[in-house]
Amino acid sequence: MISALSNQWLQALQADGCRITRSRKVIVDLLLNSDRALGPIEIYDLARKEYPALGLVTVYRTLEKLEAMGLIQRVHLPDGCHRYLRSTQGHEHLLLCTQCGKVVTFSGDDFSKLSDRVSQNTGFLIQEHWLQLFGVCPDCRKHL
Amino acid sequence: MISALSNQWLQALQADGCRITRSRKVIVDLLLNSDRALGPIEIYDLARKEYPALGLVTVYRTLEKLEAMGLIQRVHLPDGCHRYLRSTQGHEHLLLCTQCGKVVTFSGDDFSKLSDRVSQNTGFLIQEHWLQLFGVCPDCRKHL
DNA sequence: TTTAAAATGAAAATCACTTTCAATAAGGAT
DNA sequence: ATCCTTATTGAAAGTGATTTTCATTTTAAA
Repeated sequence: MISALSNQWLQALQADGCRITRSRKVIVDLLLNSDRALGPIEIYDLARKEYPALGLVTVYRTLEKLEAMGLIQRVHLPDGCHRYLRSTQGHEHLLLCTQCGKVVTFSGDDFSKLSDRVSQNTGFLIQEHWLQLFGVCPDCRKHL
Repeated sequence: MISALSNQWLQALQADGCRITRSRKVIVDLLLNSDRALGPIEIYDLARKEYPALGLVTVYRTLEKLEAMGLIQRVHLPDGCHRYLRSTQGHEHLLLCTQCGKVVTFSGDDFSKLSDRVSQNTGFLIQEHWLQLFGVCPDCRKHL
């Protein structure tokens, strides 16, 4: 099943001078439809159910390209640091389930006050911030 | 130069049943006096200037122990995910210089409001949060 | 179709980290 | 100070993830 968004990504790749291949279709589709951040090996294993000839190297190369294009973003978790998630529009923060890995985004509070305060106290020029919340999602709460 | 704090850490190690060794002295001293988060290899290279016989394995083992004791904490950066920094008392957030890596901590705003709001909207049970700011420190601002 | 360039997978190489193990060193007991 | 138990050590081998190389295949534009 190739969704509309999937086509959008593939077209974006094409517009960037890339070719549309079966490998890329499968990987894009996985990332687009996952509600969790996925690691390279995880993607490799899942994708091969759909397309067994896929090579791990291609997974790495595709992730690199998709990240460079801003379609996916790398997520840092307490355990793995190389998980990938489809990017959100605008600046969204992440809420991750520590049980199943599900990711939900939420739009941030206004950090300008905090940012100003810290900037004044430290003399830093503040450029960016990361905010991640960790917790247990509704489904996992039931089973725990 | 062995600082007072350095002795404090070494005594804490000893109280935990560890022995005070040259390797540990050198590594503790580095971590205690660094204003940046250091990675294992970085520590290995720096420490060998002081004590060339040091092995990389010992660095890993010492970091593991210091982290388990809560004397140092692991920090995730956009590039490296295995950097270590001396722990702060209480819950402090991090402000990192994107040029030189210097780390400054600041005590957080109260996140309970945000936490409650997100919890209500998502149904998640929220356990923890990470907040990191990135910017340019006063020294690096001069040269840029 | 043809064709040039991009993309591929297999294999080898590299890198960070862990495990194993025999030798060494710390520090309490003497 | 010296002995002795045990923690600690570094070298080397092992592991697992990621990257590089390269000959082959595939894409898509001509």
